[in-house]
Amino acid sequence: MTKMSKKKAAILEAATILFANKGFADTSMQELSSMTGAAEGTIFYHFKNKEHLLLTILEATKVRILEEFEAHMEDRKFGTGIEMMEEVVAFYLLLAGRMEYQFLLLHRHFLYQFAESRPEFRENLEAIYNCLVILFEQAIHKGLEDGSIGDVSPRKSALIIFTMVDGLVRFKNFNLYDAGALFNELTESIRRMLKPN
Amino acid sequence: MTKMSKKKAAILEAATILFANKGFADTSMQELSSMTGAAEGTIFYHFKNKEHLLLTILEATKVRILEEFEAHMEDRKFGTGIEMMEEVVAFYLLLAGRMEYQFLLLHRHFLYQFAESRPEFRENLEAIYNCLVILFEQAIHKGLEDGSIGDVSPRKSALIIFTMVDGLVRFKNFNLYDAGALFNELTESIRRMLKPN
DNA sequence: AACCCGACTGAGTGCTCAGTCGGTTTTTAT
DNA sequence: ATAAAAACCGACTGAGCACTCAGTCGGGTT
Repeated sequence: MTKMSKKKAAILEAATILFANKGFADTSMQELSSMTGAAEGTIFYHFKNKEHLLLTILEATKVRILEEFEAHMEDRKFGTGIEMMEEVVAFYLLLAGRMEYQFLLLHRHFLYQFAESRPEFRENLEAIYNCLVILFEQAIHKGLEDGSIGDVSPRKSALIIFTMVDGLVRFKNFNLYDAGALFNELTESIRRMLKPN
Repeated sequence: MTKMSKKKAAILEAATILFANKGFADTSMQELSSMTGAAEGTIFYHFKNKEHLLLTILEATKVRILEEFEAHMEDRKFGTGIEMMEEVVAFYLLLAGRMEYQFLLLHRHFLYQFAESRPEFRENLEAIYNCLVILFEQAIHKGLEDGSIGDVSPRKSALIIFTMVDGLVRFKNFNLYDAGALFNELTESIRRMLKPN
């Protein structure tokens, strides 16, 4: 992260929280201004419009997630494929807690609406999802080789597991059930799903 | 459904699609008016405000989903618990296709924001989710008795399976992957997850 | 001292929006 | 046939919105 004016950083931080909690359309620049102490004009000095502000946040989120996973996976040796899978899932859940607002943002529908017409949005979203799905897929491949995972389609199973993990995080954010209590059950379910024989 | 004026029905139908596709804040009454041929005044004659229109749609969605499941489950005998589970999952996916816009709407975040401050919204959402989770739970209980399902916690597994199924439907709606192709894999995964031994 | 420049300001602008209202048409009941 | 009720209309309103712009300010550089 190159150095950045205090105000600009404050705007990015507050906007992340507001967009995640209230949505894009329901967040006004006035609100953002009073929350950060920056004048409205300052926001438009740093970001040419509201949409560009959102894009900047999405880009930062992508960079952060890819970096975190890269750093975590680097020079780490996994015994078996199934162990790697459990490790990746656990780290995903950990990260979803640490980057609560960014993950909340990633679950908001308006991002995917932008993605339909703006390639810049779609590219960032795809980069994030690909990074994750590919990690799941690698774990399955490894497991198929060392015998710790039974006969499954790597790509498809990776996607299924991704929807499980991601769905649980989303559920937790929606506050309808105590989804946090299901993290252990999730790991257990995945293990059973992939068990050989 | 008691009889209802043509215009009112048209407004409800168009609003469901617009709220599902574009969101609540991004759908204007002007748009809704021109799409239905009903004057703006007419919309407010039938619904006291925009929020009440959304609530009416949510209520109709709840009623429809509960009715569909009740009708489907009625006087149907399932051989085993695992068969019942597969049946419920398959019907959920079928219904998500038939009621595409309502399910899309159920995945939009703004509903859950309303739910945080308006009990009427929360009650409808809980009714829908409870209906589904309870069906999954019943299938697991049945499977535990007849031995077609291995030793798992019924409530927790029901929630996990629900997040899987619901997550896949949501993924399909987001258009990032061809999630529709994963329906078979989903059933297979659930079977492995619940298999005894 | 003169200058320059990036960061910042906040009143102003034009526009869109949810919701209103006075009136007209259509349906229903008698 | 008639009156009452229900459905419908669309111009209007005021609030809130994203975004603009002319100008201030402080810390380098020459």
